[in-house]
Amino acid sequence: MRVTKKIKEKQIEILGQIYAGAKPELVYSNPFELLIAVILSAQCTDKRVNVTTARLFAKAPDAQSIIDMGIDALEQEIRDCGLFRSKAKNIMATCRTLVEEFDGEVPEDFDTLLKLPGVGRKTANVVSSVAFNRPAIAVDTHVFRISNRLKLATGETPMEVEQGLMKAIPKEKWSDAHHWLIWHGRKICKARKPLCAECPLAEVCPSNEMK
DNA sequence: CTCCCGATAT
DNA sequence: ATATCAGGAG
Repeated sequence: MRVTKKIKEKQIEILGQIYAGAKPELVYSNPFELLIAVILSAQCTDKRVNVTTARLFAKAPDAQSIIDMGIDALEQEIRDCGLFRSKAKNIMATCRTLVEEFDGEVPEDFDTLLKLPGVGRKTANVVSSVAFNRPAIAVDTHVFRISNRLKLATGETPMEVEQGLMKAIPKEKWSDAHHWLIWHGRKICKARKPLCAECPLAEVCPSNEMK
């Protein structure tokens, strides 16, 4: 199947219909909590992150109190999320930066977010989009996989896919579409065993194994 | 490119 | 047993 612009529009239309109202599964109550939750979510399920952050924020609700608890305690607190040593190190360094340079607040500027330790392009885009309501498309493992399978946007790197998606999707839908793709990746177009037989996008998917 | 890493699904 | 989970740093 050749995926024309027309077909991409149809893919986006269907995604918007089935995943209308999709929002993050991560639980957070302010930009700081979202930032920490997203850092923790690398190679970890959101469900597990939510259990961890609920416990963590009850003890340390802001940057200064995380600094105060110390690196060893932080490591133990987030252990269940995996990659815990590097995550603890990055969270600690990020909290110091927030306190020292931004009065304990999370900066809104994308490039400033990117400079925070442990914050890469994907995390910066999520915070920018979700916490500060700016149009952005964070390309995580799901968005990357689904975009390539649909050929909605193709590329070897998340950056390439991100740029392809920005061309294929109107700007006002960027943030929503980002969530549509994630939900589709979780519910239907799974990494290991995609459920093509029950996929509403089967007709417009070049990777569909059925028919 | 490799390494970090526990929990979970298959 | 193994692949995968809202990645990022060196």
